[in-house]
Amino acid sequence: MSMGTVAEGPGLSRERIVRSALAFIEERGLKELTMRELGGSLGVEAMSLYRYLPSREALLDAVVEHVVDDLYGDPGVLLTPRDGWQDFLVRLAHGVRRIARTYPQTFPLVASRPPAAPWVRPPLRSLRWIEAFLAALTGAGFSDRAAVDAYRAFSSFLLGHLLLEVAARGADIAVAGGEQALGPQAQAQVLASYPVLQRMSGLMAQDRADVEFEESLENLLDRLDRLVAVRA
Amino acid sequence: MSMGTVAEGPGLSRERIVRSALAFIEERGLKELTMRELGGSLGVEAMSLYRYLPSREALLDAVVEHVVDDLYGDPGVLLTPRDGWQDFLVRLAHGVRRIARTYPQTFPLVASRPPAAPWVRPPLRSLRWIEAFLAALTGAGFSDRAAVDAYRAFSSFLLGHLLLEVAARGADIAVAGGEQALGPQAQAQVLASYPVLQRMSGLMAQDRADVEFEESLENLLDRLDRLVAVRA
DNA sequence: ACCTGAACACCGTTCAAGT
DNA sequence: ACCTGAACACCGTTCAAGT
Repeated sequence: MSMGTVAEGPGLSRERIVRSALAFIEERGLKELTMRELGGSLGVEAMSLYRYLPSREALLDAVVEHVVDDLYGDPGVLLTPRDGWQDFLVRLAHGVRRIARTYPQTFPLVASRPPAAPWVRPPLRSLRWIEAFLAALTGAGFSDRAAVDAYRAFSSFLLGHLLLEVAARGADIAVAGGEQALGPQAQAQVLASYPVLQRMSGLMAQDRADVEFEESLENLLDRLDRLVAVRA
Repeated sequence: MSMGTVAEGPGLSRERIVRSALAFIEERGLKELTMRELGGSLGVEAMSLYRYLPSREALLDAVVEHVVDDLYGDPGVLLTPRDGWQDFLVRLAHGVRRIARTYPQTFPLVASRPPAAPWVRPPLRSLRWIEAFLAALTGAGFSDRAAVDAYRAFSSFLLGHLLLEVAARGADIAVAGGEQALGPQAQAQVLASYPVLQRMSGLMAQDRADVEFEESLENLLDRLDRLVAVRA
């Protein structure tokens, strides 16, 4: 019975397995997460996990749900508007962005796991949050139609921006970690065929994730404002 | 030697393998695509594929590249602007959307495969198109800074919208195909706890992909228009 | 030159068996 | 009740061997 660096804790539980899986994905990536490895990190054989979760797929769903649940614990996010719908949406957007940045390896999973219903749109994929979203906007004067449109626009905005932000961040790390990606001289070689790109490669490499997100969010809010029928 | 429905054609080639893989993914999904199955569909053993591609990962990269290359063959898309940068972007956006809708099973791969450089943003992930994009906008009076910002905003817009459009479409099919997803009465049961959502579930189920895309695109163009320093 | 058989080192998952 | 050993049906990939 080894007593190494593994967390052998006080017996298994669904909760403990899911948390371990999340930590594992963030540390070593989704591809490395196998039932045997995860079991090992919990001081247990792979087969034991099946007492608590019916399959690896179900485990991944549980991880996604666990991550999304972090929104409820975020004190910056409101379940119901306090200072108007715009403030509500800004807080919600920042909360989701915090999740993406906290779990960069897992966020793509939040985005890509098939949702419960076809009209559920990642990353806002919990019914409670969809309900909160629609209630907030209709309560603020949006028609039902406008609230639904807003939900969709908001989802697209979050998904596009956060997926790319997380990918850019991950790519930097992957390159450092030595995936593939061309070496500096090979890259210069390639760029020689693309003069405009070459001139702008410095600008292209700059990280502007913060202003990008804020300005796009503000633009979205302006756009949604034009959908509201009634104002205060 | 069986002569079934398989395409036994005139010997293998990298091209033929990649096209088969693409067709396979669209017909049976990414998960089903194994080297053995793909080999089988080509009338060959799995090991033969390794003469043409070093790994399954490389095969997926090649499939993505092949799909993205469809943009060059699209007569609606311009490599260089003719009627202004807005027309150029509209055509480009529609071209990418056509790709997403033609290869709905493959498009998520276009979005998620690690790009060649960290500043390459899916789905516009070929250097030639990035070059064309930046050249078009700077040629139309955008500063380098503004052109780069536009590239990023355009990428986020396309990724968010098309990923969700393709997912919604796929979810409808997956439900028909009998994945999981709750039955109608189970769904009603769940919705009982979410009155607003319940009231709007009809609206939520409506397909508005076309207008959604067009309106968001128009909004993006308006926003980019404010970035242009010089006008004609 | 091009394809294959056999094998290696893995997977997820099942189930009878142990404690 | 909770965990494991052994096994099944797969994977991707390598390589010596066939034609």
